[in-house]
Amino acid sequence: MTQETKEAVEKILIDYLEKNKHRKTSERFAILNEIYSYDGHFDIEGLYVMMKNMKYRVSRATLYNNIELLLDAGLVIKHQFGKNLAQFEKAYKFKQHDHLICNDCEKVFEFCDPRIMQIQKMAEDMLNFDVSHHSLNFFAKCRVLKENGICEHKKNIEKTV
Amino acid sequence: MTQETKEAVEKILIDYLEKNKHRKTSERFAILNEIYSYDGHFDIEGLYVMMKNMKYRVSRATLYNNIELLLDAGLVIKHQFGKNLAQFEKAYKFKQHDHLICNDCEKVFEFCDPRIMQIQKMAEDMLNFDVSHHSLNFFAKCRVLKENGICEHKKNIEKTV
DNA sequence: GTAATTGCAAATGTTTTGCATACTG
DNA sequence: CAGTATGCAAAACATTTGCAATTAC
Repeated sequence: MTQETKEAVEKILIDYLEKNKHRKTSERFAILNEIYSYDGHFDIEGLYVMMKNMKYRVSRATLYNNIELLLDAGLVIKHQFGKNLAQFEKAYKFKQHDHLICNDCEKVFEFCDPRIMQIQKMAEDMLNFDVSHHSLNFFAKCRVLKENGICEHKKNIEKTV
Repeated sequence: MTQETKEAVEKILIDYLEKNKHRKTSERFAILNEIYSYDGHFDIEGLYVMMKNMKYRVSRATLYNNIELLLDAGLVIKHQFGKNLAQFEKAYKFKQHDHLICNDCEKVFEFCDPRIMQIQKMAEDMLNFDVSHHSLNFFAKCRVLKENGICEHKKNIEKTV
C-alpha cells in the first residue's frame, strides 16, 4: 500500500469514527492497515492469524466488531461465496468487480461489467431504495476439463478464495 | 401446488436419481413435496419444523443431504442474504429473479432484469465457463423513512426472508 | 444380501455474548 | 473519571460427521 493510500483510508476511518462518535483506538487503525496491506479475499480467522503473526495483540471479538464498522464506513466489502464463511476485501479505490466461482475447484475469478450499474438503477427506482452495495456471483462449470473430468485449475492447490 | 406441477417435479427428481444411481427414498419425495408446497424463502431449520408439524419423521442430517441433491438436480436454488444462514427456494417453473435486501429491516424484495443474462454470457465467454446459476443481491437503504428514521417496512414484524 | 440412506447425537467451525480490565475523550 | 472498547472464554448457532439401524434395489 502506498503512503498516499494509507493516509487516504485512515482519513476516511477518522471521519467515520468522528461522525459516529466512536473512539479512535489503535486496534482500529492496525486492523485497517493489515487489511489494506493484503491483496485478495480474507476471512476473519485468516485476518486473526495474519495479525497474530505481525506481533499484534488482538482478539477475534475485536475483529468481528470492527469489520462491521469498516463495512459501514465503506472501507471493506463482504462476500459470501456459497459457504457459511464471510469473506472480505478492501474497498477503497478498487474497481468494482464481481465473481465467478468454479463449481469444481471452488476457485474464485473476477470480472467487470458496467451493465450491473444499469440493473442497479432499475432496481433502485422500481423499489424506491438507494443501493449501498451489491454482490453478484456466478456459479459455473469450467469448459476445459482434464482427462479425469476435473477442471483445469484443480491442479492448483491454493485457491483464490 | 397443482397436480401437474407435482408430477413434473417428481419426474425431474426420478430422472435425476436414476441418472445418478441414487435411491428413490420416500424421504426424498416428501421433502420435495414440502418444498414445493411452500411459497417464499426457507432455511433448513424452518423446513425441519414444517415437516415435523406435518407428521413426517425426518432428521436435519437428511434435510441437509437432500437439499444438496435437489440443488444439483436444479429443483431448488440457494441464497445467502448476507448472514451465515443458507436460504432456499423452489426453482422449477419459477421465473428467474434477483433480490434487494433492506439494510434496515432486512426484508427481501424481488425484481427481474433480463440484462443479467447478458452479463452472464460475457462472463462465461471471457472466463470460459458455463454458468449453472447466479446470485445477485443488492443491499440498500429505503428512500422512504418514518419520523424515527426507520424504514417504512419496519412495522411489519414478519420478514419476507 | 449388500450397500446406500436414514435418524440421532456428538463434533466442528464460525460468529456472538458476557464480563472484568484497559484506555479514549 | 465515565463510559466505550478490548481480550478472553464460554455460549450460541448452522452445518457436518460417525455410527448403528433401516431400507431400496
